[in-house]
This record gives sequence, structure tokens and C-alpha cells, in this order.
Amino acid sequence: MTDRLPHPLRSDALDNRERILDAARALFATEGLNVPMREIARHAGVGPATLYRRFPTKQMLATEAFADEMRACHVLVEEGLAEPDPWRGFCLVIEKTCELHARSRGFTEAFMSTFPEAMDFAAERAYALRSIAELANRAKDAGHLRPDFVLDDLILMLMANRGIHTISKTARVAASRRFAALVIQAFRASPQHSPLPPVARLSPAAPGKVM
Amino acid sequence: MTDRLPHPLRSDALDNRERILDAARALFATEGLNVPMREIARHAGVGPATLYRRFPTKQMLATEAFADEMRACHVLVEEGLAEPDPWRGFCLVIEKTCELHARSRGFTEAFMSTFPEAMDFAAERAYALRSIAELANRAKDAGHLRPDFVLDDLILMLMANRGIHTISKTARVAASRRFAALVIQAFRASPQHSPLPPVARLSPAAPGKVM
DNA sequence: AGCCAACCGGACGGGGGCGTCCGTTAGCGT
DNA sequence: ACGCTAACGGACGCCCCCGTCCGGTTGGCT
Repeated sequence: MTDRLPHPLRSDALDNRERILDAARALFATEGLNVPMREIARHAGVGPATLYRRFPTKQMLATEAFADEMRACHVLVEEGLAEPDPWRGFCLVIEKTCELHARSRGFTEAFMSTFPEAMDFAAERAYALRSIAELANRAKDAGHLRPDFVLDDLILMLMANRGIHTISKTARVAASRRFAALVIQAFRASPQHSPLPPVARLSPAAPGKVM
Repeated sequence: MTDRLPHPLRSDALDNRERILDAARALFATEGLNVPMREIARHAGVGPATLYRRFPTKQMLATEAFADEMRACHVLVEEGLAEPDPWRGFCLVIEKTCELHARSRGFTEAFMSTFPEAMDFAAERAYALRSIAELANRAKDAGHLRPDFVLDDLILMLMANRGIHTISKTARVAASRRFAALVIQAFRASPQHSPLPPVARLSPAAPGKVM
């Protein structure tokens, strides 16, 4: 599940690889994607060359390091879709997504910023967005989601949730929980809401050099 | 209104000073506070030494560069307070604040992150928050703002609004307008909202090195 | 046990930002 | 018109990060 045929990797190499991934996960989570490669290497007790040998580019490292989160994201969306009540499913997805993103600063950055080069995340992200759009439409039909909701609003919320990455981790997941609740309140259909200002195209987001 | 007595500044020096501030405003707005000092100098058509002579630290430069925004922020809050309907005033403050922050990435960073060292912004920020708290209480009493709103929720929203700084400026102010509308919807008192998750302490925000 | 290839990490050169020094230029007061 | 001095900016040394090369080490197979 990890590598292809070319080399089964020697035992010490495989051990290092694992320690590198652990260090990367920890540092990406707390510091974001901008941690120096060498810092990761140091933290893993490994020379810079070894790090570069295993993961020639930071992108490849990030892809492997965030595989778990990526899977969690996929699962979370499917759970939302499976929920019989679409509005409940929609809420679940928002809550879980906010929490997931609150837990790792690096994951948020990787997930949000369509990478400079092609990124495996893009496909997964597209899948998630498509599924949520489906869910949103069902929730609208059921009359629980405000009719003027558009998918870009969700992206807006994800970008916004990204903004809370300036506080300690514990406070952050608490904050993002409350944030999710407020977001849900904002999206809930209500007799008293006034028309929303027009949407802005967000999708071709220029991420401005993340890696 | 600009400098103290020690030196009335020579004409060319004053001219350079002005061009530096212009460049700083432009670059801070688009690139954020992390632009290299030299880039500002280059953009102003000035040597690095001149820049450092006028503004020994980036913090001083930022303080001067954002004086207008700071004033605008002050005025905006006072307008909100002056509004006869507190809920309307509250909404106005949110809308205007979001727009103000959407217009300059650097201002958001400066305003939000209690600077590493003491910052003149802190006082202004404290004033704004105090005033908004006052406004919020009035809006609660009038029954338009949800009773479980706390000031930290507003900070949360500001931090979130900061998250949208990854898109082009035009799209950004549109996005932040819509964001503000959604935020207002989230804060409005409503019979159907469920209890919010507990707040997290945000104020002693560890900004993690901004300058 | 012994060998070989896979693997390791220290060291190197390049690039960029930082804050400061100093020889030169030019504003301004007489 | 002249000179004094504030003001200028190119150049310097420092540090950190980047990605790669190479001589020494060690796992694993025979």
C-alpha cells in the first residue's frame, strides 16, 4: 500500500522513511507547510540528503503525510451522503470538516491551495465538493438549507476556517467547533433573512505560492 | 501631524518618505506584511539605507502606513455607536469592518496579531472591541442579537475573514461582503437556533511571528 | 564470514533577506 | 555663489534555506 515494485527498501531505510513521515506530520500540523525541509530532517534524526532521497519534493512528502487526513475527509463526506436527513448530513460534513482542518494547519493549506503543480489532493477535493453540492441540493429541496446557498459559500467558509490558525491547537478545535455552529446557523433556511450580496468566483483561486 | 520637532526634514527626504509610504501601502495591501523591506525600497525608487533611516523597523513603517485605515476603523465604530438602532449599528460595523479588512491584507495581519512587540494598534483595537461590546449588549437587550453571543465570536469572525486573503482583491471584497451578510445571519437572534459549543479564549492570541 | 550494493549524513555552493557602514550628492541658509 | 551638513544609495558581512555530491557505513544475501 506504500510503494511500487522498483525497490522493496532496506529495513533501515524504511524505518527512516517512517520517522520522516511522523516528523513531517507533526511539523506540518503545528507550523504549516512552510517548515524548512531541514527542520523536518532534524526532527526525524536524519540527514537532509536522506529526506530528499525519500521525498524529492515537499509536495510528495505532504501527499504521503496527509494520506490519513485525506482518507478521513473522503469517509466524512460519504457519511454525510449516507445520512437519511440531508440537512443533518450537510451539518455533519461542515462540523467534521471544520474540526479536521482545525487539527492540522498544514492539511488546511494543502487542501485549500490547488497546488502550484498538479496535486493528488485536487481530485479528492473535487470529489468532496461534488458530493457536498449534491447534499446541498437535497437539503435545499427539503427546505432546510437557504435557497440562495451556492457551493462557493462553502469554499468561503473553508477559507475562513483557515483564518483561525493563529491560536493554540486546543483552543483552535474549540473555536472551529463554535465556528461550525455559527456557519450552520448562517446557512439554515429562515423566513427573516435578507438577500445575500452576489457571489464572487473563488474556484480559480490564486494561492500565491504555498510550497 | 507627521513628525516631532527634532528635525523638520529636508524637502527631498520628505518626498522620499512619502514615496516609501505609498509603496509600503501598496505592497502591504497586496502581499501582506511579509514583503521584504528591500522590495518596498525598490518599489519606492530608494536605497535600502534610506528606508531604514526613515523607518528603523517594519513595525514603525506599518504603523504610519496604516494610519488611514486605523482612522477609518475608529470612525466606523463611532458611526455604529451613533446609530439609533443598535442592531443596525452592529450590522454596519461588521459590514464595514469586513470590507476594510478585505481591502488590505497587511492591515488585517497588523490589526489582528497583537504584535510581537508593543504596537500602537493594540490600543485602537481595544477601543474598537470595547465599543462593539457595548453595541452588542444594546443589540441583545433590543432582542435582535442572539443572547449567547460573546465578543470572542466577533474576533473569531475577524480571524475567519482573514482567511479569505487568497483571492484577487476585487473578488475578495465581494466575497467579504457576502461573508459579512452570512455572519450577520449567524448572529441574528432566532427562535430556532440550538445552543452553541463553548467559546475558546482567543484574546492572548499567540500570533506566531508576523514581523 | 564476507562481499556488494543500498543507504547514510556531513559538507558544499548558490541565492536571498537582513541591518549597517561610508564615500558621494545635493538641499538650504547665508 | 558658497559651503555646511543632512540625506542618499551601493556595497558589505551575516545568517538561513535550498538541493546535491561524495566518502564512509551497514543491512542482507550467499
